Amino acid sequence: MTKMASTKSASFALDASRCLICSAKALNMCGSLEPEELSRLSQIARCESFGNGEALFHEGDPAKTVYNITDGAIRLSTSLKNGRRQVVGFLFTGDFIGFSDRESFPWTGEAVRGAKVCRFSRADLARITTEFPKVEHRLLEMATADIASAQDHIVMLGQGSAAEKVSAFLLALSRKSAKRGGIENPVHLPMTREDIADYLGLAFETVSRCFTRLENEGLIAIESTRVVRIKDFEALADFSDDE
Amino acid sequence: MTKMASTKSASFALDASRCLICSAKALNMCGSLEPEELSRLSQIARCESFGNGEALFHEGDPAKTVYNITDGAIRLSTSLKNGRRQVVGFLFTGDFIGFSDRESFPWTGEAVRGAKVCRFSRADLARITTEFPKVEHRLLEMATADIASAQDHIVMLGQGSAAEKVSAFLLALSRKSAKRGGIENPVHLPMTREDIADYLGLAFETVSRCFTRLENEGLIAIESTRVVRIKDFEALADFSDDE
DNA sequence: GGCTTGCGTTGACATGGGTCAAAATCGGAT
DNA sequence: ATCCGATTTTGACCCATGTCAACGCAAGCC
Repeated sequence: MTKMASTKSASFALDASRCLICSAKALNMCGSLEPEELSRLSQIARCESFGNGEALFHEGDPAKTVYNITDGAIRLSTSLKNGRRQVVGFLFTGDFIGFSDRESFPWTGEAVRGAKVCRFSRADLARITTEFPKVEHRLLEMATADIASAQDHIVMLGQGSAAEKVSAFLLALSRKSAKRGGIENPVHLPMTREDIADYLGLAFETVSRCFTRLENEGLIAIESTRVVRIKDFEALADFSDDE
Repeated sequence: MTKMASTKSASFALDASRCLICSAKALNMCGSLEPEELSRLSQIARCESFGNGEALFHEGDPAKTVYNITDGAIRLSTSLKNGRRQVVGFLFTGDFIGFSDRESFPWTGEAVRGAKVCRFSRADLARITTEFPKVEHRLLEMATADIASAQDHIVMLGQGSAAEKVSAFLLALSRKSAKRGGIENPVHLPMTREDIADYLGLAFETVSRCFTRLENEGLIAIESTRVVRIKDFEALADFSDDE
């Protein structure tokens, strides 16, 4: 609840070369552009760093900016009147924040253990998309992936026991990591048990108990609090929608 | 589970005039086009009708087509190994089905009490979008709305009691109906209690009990099983995330 | 009309997971 | 290395909701 920033955020303009060597380029919307087009894009981008728990924006802030995540992880969440919090998504390198038609941000976006982003003004991006239909095409692809990811989240939330949800969550994290070129197996969890709980609609104690139980049953090994090795993908997958 | 079709599906080609007078035009992707462009679109569209419970496509079918809903309601769902079902969304007039990058449909799409759609082949649509960037722009807007709707669903599923979920569901249906030009208040529910339960991650008995309870507390009036009048929007909204 | 069939409601009961509480462990700061 | 607050784990208890079961009701059909 009361997260504090361990690092101050920094912001600086980009030069064209920085875009060219950006490791997240292939994953996000910039990947569709030629070098000379990329330099147009770099002129409107600002690079920012955020420390542990630091907010990029708050629920209700005017949504004048959009972000490409270039490193780390971001948590999108909303707090409800009853004091509880729903984590709507975890976003990683290559993901885009800003698919929304609303005037203000519907979620709070916070760095989970440090993150780097490229920030654009929405108006600048609109100009880019009309100039380069390729970018709009790429954005539609990314929005489509977002829809798939949200729908997977829905299935995770709606069905099954707490242990099923946690299993499905671990498998999804592993898959996502592999998809962006990271390691598949020892799954790294940048977020706390409470974050996971608020993502899955559970109490954090329940999430903790599920980890312990999955370890006792030999499906996973908790190498450290934030590193989990999946010992039996098959069984975990069966478990995740079969119990 | 074993829904049966009360009407046979029919399919026929469109002529340009039918597109021109289509009442759903303003809501879906066709709305961005000029009359002469619309006639290009009408050449690749086929109009289809589906009866009560009839499937447009099944989970796993090759996803070679996309749909514009022109009338009625469609239920997207998946069945899990444990025999349970998750309803991923209800789609209404003006909604688009086909934001997916996968080879095969991840969901089964079925008509809820009858529906009409315009069907396009994915390949034809891809040609249209490259020819008319306006259509791609409009599709991105619609995908953005889809993301917002999926995220609302996530918040509904993750947080709160059964009664909170049902309240939020009723309010969302009412809002959606108003948004597409329908009536806001006596909310019409084309779907069964079981459909609602599978959408909200509840047992259908629980949904039924919540309706009864909300009526007893004076927040709604059940005019008939499928028609609910909201008597106190304010209280229902407070209830929906406050209890 | 009376039957059939699917859908909805209500009741009784069991249990998974929320809540409260306390101890254990981790990790950053000095 | 030590300390201190944050996070995680574990335990005990209880309630909301799932499950099982019976019944009511409305629509369609003969």
